[in-house]
Amino acid sequence: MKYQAPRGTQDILPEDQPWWDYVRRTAERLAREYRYAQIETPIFEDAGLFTRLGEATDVVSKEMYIFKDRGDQELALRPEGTAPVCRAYLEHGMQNQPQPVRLWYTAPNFRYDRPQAGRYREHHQFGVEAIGDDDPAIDAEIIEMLWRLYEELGLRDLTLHLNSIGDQNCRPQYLARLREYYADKLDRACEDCRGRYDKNPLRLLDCKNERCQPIIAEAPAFTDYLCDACRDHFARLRGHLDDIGIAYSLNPRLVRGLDYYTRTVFEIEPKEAGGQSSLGGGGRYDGLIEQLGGKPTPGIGFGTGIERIIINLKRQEVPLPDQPSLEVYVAYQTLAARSVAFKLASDLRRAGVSSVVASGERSLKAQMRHADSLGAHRVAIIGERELADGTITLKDLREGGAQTTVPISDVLTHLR
RNA sequence: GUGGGCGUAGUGUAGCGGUUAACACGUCAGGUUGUGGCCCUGAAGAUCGUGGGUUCAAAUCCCAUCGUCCACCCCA
Repeated sequence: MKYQAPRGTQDILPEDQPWWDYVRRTAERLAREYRYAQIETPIFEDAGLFTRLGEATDVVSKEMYIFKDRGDQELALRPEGTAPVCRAYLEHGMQNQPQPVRLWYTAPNFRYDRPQAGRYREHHQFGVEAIGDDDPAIDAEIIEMLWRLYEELGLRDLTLHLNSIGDQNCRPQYLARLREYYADKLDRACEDCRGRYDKNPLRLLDCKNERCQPIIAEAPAFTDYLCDACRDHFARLRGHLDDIGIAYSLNPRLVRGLDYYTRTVFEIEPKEAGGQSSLGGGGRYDGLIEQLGGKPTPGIGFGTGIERIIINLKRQEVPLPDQPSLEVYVAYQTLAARSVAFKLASDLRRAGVSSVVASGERSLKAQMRHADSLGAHRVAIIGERELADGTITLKDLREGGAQTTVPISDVLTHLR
């Protein structure tokens, strides 16, 4: 085989579209319910938009698709959704709209990673951002929306992990405390963690290496070192979640993959998690807009992977809503009837009735088989008699094959 | 980026050194004179992922490469 889809990418075939459709429709419906407005940003951006945000993160430093265009511009295929939306917020002066600005999108993301189940080089995310308001009620709203999405879709046994990782005020103190704690334990930690200790100490907390687990278990939790403002923010967020009955699990080890997060971080995963556990997550990024050259502006959002949602829907055997079937298959018996059949199908479609005409020169029997395998509800048959009489025979493939012959002009009323 | 499993018609599999690579599903065509779903018959469809090598002989052994799956890493 000469060509195939590039590594880590996949064709979304017709048989999978109902799943995609189900997820996208549910997400859009929810976004509208919460009055979020849709936004679409380019599939590639100036590479700097991402590189300046996350030198220390793998997503940016190791997994970005970077290329130069013919004009020598350094561009990157979008690795994540938040930065482009913030760029658009600034570029279009959205700070002049009522705050917060609530936005949603579904878009492909690209990461040059080694593919495995649930992890692809191109994957799709439904994401939501609320920019310009630091009220913890917005945090709760965002978390609720993500939770509701899974709920509406019919996913069960999910856990919401929640944490706060402070802000510029309290993070330095906490990191100092964390380093202090780790200082005499580094020789027992894994190699990666020795690097993290200097470069990105917060990441010490989500190390998966077994030898680090006992150290992490005893490590100081950020939530015990939050400044007053962050502590209050976090407490109010939890209060809101309690009010609307959303259960969460406080997880002091949750830190997230992008470095721009502040205060609230959250992640939702299925109980029986495999290698690629996280279904979606997000957090607050109160410093991001400023980093991109705007005035200090708070923001919060989530992203959730559509492929992973679908994997879990299938695994949990969530039933899909019924798919509309072909309403009328138009069969004809002689070549003379062909043009009448063709026109009938055309007229039916214009009246909003899905229909397909038989093609080629198959026998009536073959056409019937064809109609059946297409899942047609009814067959309209135009044989010699019908052609002579100006009628058609309607056969219902479902109700035991009952059929009637009616004037062709009355077809629509009989389809009802 | 690291380690491992796998790669045979559209799909799922069998064959694992020796004549025309098999089966199921699917597709297409038939099963007498205008009709589906079951059944029967037939046909099309595979340079056995690709490229090298070993051998008188390779889908079967070896190497490389690409892809895929799993674990790690990371993350959605």
